[in-house]
Amino acid sequence: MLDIKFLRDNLELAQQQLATRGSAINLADFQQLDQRRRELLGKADTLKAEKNRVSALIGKTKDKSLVKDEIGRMKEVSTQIKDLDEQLRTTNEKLQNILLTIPNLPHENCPVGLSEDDNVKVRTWGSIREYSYTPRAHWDIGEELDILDFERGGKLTGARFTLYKGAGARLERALINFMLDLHTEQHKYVEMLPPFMVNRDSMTGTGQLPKFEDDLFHVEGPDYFLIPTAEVPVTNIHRDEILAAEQLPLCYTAYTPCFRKEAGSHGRDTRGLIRQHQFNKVELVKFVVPEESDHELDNLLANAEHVLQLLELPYQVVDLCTADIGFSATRTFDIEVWLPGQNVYREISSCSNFRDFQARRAAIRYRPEEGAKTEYVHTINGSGLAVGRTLLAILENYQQEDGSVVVPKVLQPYMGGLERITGK
RNA sequence: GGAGAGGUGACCGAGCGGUUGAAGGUGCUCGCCUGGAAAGCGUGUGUAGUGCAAGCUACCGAGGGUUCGAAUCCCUCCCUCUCCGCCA
Repeated sequence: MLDIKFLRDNLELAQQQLATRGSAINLADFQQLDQRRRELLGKADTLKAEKNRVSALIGKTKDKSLVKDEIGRMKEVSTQIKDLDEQLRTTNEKLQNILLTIPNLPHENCPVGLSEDDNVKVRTWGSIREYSYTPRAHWDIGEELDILDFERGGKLTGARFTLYKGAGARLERALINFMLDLHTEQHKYVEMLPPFMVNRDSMTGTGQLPKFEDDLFHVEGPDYFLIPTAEVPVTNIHRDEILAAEQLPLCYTAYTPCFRKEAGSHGRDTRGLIRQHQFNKVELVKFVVPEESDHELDNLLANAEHVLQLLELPYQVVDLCTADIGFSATRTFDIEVWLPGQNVYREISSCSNFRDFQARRAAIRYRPEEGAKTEYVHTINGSGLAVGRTLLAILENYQQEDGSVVVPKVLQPYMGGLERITGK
């Protein structure tokens, strides 16, 4: 959420900046509702002050017959207040609705662009292997080795669900443990294991609601949603809290499954593990002071890249342009891993600085110093990494001509010493 | 699922329907004391909205209601804890 005062005073500027994302804000409605809200608030507050003053007077008067008129008048005033409060409530609701659907302003260093074609490649890492044959796609490798079963995943649930088997299941688990160990032991993140369902307030706090409800799985019964990323529960850990400056930065990592409807991507990436309704992810989340957020995003990005470096998977880093960053983000770097089976780089991590956008929605504040006013923290997060995509990248990059897959060195201890997956 | 208890400020914990934004304590701030510290003494210490400002308003789990006036009374919901049952 943007600062309402900033918006009030800088509507033109905000509009220009939002335009670079390709989204417009409703200037007229916002201004009108904002003004109406303040008018109503002024009236209501004046009446409430009057009511409080006279009521105190009535309280002090022993002989109530002396204040009969006042009591009658206050009855009247109370009714007016109730009416104003009701108008205020609906006005506020409308205003909030507008505010909650305006995306974040892009970071001043975020490259301006019209589409994903304008994203800027920042660097590449690792060297791409040469193959003496045409590299196979992971779905073929997985099925041949009998470690991925797409057919039965579909039978059990439906499209975009996969059954992992034997060394495949173990590899997924090994990756989760490897990533968590790396981030906790070397990068000093604190591990969290949050609920996989959250309520509406949490989804609103990080920006999924109210705008993107169609992308979420909602459970029957209580008003809960399956999380689309650990970002949601982990960021909301500190919702409605005031943190001490000394606590910051807070760095958390969490493994969770993620559930996404993938509405609007019918027919895309229908084969394999790329786009699933349920996938595993290890997430990195930071709460930092505003001055540090740019720098901390770089660190978080480096932490995510470190995973790929240790796994020796080639990748590139891309600076997303204004048209391609997400609703809540000011700046986003994607890490794209090389997939020889498809001859492309594919996103495996997305690292973003949200500045105070989520913090304002979720009321996550801190006190810069003793006695100072509270300020919103900046939140940062990124995948470290998407586990399913990491697994498929390993299958494709470590495939051998005989159909087997070599297990990356760093994962072998997590695989009971297994050096190569050879199938049956 | 059944029975009971409770949700108040950073924390603990009072609170008769009216001068309670909220006693008291802990913690923390600053000052005194001290060679220095501890102890002790004094002082200050909520969040947010709105207004040029003085100020005003709101908030004692959430939402309704009664009343001139509600942290205090009534209703609904949520959450926590204890016991019983069931269960991974």
